[in-house]
Amino acid sequence: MSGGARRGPHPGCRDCQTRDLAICAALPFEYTRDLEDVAGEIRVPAGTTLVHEGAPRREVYTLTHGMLRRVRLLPDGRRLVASFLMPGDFIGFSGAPLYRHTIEAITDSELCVFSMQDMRRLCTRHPELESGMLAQACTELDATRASLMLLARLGPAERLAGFLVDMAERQHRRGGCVDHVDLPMTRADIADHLGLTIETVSRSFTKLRAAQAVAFDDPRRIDLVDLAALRAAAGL
Amino acid sequence: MSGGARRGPHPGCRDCQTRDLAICAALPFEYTRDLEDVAGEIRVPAGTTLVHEGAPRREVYTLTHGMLRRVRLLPDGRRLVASFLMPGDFIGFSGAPLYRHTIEAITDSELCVFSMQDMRRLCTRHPELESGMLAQACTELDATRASLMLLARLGPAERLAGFLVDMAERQHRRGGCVDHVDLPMTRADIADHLGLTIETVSRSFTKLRAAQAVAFDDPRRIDLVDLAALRAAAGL
DNA sequence: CGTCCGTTTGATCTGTGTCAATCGCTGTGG
DNA sequence: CCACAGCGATTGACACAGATCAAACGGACG
Repeated sequence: MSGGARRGPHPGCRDCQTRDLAICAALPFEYTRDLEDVAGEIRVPAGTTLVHEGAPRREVYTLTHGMLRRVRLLPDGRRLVASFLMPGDFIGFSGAPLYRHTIEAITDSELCVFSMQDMRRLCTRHPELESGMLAQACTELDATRASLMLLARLGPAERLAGFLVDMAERQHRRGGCVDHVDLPMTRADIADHLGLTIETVSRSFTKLRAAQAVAFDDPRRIDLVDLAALRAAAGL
Repeated sequence: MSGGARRGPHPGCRDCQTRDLAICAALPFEYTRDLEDVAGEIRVPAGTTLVHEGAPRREVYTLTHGMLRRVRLLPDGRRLVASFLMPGDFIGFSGAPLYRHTIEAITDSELCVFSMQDMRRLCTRHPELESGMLAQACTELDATRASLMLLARLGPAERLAGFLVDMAERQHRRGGCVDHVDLPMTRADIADHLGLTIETVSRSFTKLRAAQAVAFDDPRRIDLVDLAALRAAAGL
């Protein structure tokens, strides 16, 4: 599946729920207009592709609604889900001229689009924006480095615990409740994110459940019963 | 081992070999003085620690000579070497108020130091510098994301191949020869970087040697005989 | 009601970790 | 000068965690 993405005019920042989470917040409110002038809107239906690995990188995005996955494939079919993107996340921190990852919608999603050219112009005009982008890039770097420990040195259940805590905290920042997580992605996505197989992910869920650390009926809505235990298991 | 680091006055950017690799290059040459005014120099002997995980983050650094490792430890002793740092690399892309990693010298090393306060001031005065830092942060993010694939989905020999290619390319950019790599770190460091054990790292070296992809007598100086094969093995 | 897809659970197999021994180099002290 | 201790790297034997193969379950949807 690909295509599917529909472009439209930007709806305006006025009642954007996501603004204060995104780099847009770095721009003082009185300059909001400058952003709106160059922004567009994209809607990406669930299961379709926003950008393809290897395609020239001409635009950057801020996710406003929905969830995306950042995917890399090896020739033999092995798959990595480098990250899951949530509202407020910026897509475009890269030095490469081509996209290094395919980005696919897990749920119906909406994004603000900017051409890189426009964004560069905006940054030179408003240094606060560039400095906000640097700060956000640093935060993303922190998060990515944390995943390294997860993948390199933690066991399956520990990886899953770390993943759940991370997702919970990110959803919390977006107004969710700390003690449960919504997982719109499949077990396969989680497996490819944690460097495991679906079977091992599933077994790790049952293990955490047996340890009274989590509880769930719907496999996509997990209650974090013992957050402290999960954090400890993940080495946090 | 810790302490050991000696501070001194900055020697000046005039004949710095590393300048064009580092963020310093983002500052037009005529403003070099502004950098020198606030910079200091630190020498860190091999085996000693530059910064401790958990300590307050007050300074940022640019490595000018030597090699460092960025380390994270779990309570039970498991260790991750998140990255190896080479001349020109910047230390300080993080949003956290505390260091997330301990940084230790593998060989005798020298760095330029800046207080974060001074660096912030410099950035507001010279937006080109901030934009250069953003670019470098993006590059580091690209590299870190590449490690994710390595750790999540590649087998031991593939990880090692990817590591060797990466090190070779970075040394090449610093004036080295593409077809061999210097590895001043131990097998344990490599293992903790690749999420393996020393034994598996060693076996992977012999495997790559048997496959005619590399050759070496000294285990710390590796000839990359078949660079194409190494790149292919790493999924590049 | 039946099919399909995602998830869970079970049985087996394999690759990597673990444990252990050896080799080679370096530096030290007799 | 040589013997020896210590450390890093390599190699071998074995065990076990997680992958693979296979089957069953449950909800969504036609």
